[in-house]
Amino acid sequence: MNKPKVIFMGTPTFSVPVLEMLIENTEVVLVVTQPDKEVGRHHILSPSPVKEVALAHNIPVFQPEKIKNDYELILKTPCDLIVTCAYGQIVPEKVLEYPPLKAINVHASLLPKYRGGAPIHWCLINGDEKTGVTIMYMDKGMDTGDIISFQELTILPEDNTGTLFTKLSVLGANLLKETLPSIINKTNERLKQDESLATMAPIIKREDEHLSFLTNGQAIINKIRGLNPFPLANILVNQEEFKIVEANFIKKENTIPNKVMDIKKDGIGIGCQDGIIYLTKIKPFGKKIMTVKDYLNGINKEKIKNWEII
RNA sequence: CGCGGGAUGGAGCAGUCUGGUAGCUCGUUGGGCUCAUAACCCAAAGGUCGUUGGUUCAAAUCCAGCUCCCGCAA
Repeated sequence: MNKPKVIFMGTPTFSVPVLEMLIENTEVVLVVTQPDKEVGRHHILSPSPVKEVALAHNIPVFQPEKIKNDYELILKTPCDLIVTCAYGQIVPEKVLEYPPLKAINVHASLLPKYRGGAPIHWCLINGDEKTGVTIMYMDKGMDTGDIISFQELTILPEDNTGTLFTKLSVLGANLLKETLPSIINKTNERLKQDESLATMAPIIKREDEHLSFLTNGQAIINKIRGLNPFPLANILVNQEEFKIVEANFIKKENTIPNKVMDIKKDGIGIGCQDGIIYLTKIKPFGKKIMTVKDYLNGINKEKIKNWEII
């Protein structure tokens, strides 16, 4: 049998393993990705990771500014199936209905939980014990289509958004590889999502990044993990922004939230609702990420005791 | 020409305003103490102070240009 013709739609690093798997096992006739974006302070125009892979394999790339209005090229490209993975725009129904085998999506959560743009961040912030990837048909809603297959992954205490990104993107690529034959010969499962269990995982907003010490310690640790390595949790110390990269929690009674209660050689202990959070890796304003041990080497420890934390 | 922070031995910093011997906390190496140690004591190595030019008897420090790093905003 001939290799099926596939149009791939994706943008960040997360979607790269899926694309690479498709390149190996199918004929990828077109890659659709977000337009090159001006990145950083000097507004350097940079291609998406997916675009770089596509170009390396000489696959045509299509980068509509608004796919809502600009999708004629897709309808003119013969294909059997559309595969999307973290593309970043809502795809019009006309496009989804165009291929004979329709359009499927690889999503980094166990749907119907965590529909939306930041499923990995939110499952960690909420302290879930497991997550996974789901492959499903696309419909006009946001991650609401019928489920074809899914695979669970246990979240380890040392996992953060970075490690889960890597694990889940590989898991997604492998699961799609297993599931693909059944989709092509139309023997795949097709389950409706249970709307009563649906939750949303919206893109992380600026105010979501702020860390409050008024809650319990485990919630604080979960938030730090969920925002590492991007965009990082932050606090305001004496009016300057500190980003918190890593920390650990020790349960203790009679602690005062937002007060520096203990300074160890490699950790700054800040009180929270039910114990002390020891910051172990931080990014002070204007500096690079460093261990707290390094930070303490260059600063007067008395000043830290008077930190005003917001 | 969007706004701001920064560059000083391997790491993190002070010193710059007010020019005049390169300093602190660590790390590394060697030695000592100890039942033992990531603890303590002693010693040593390690820096053209981001780069180029200017001012000066004298520049990490003052002036001008450039490079790189970081955050915000897009």
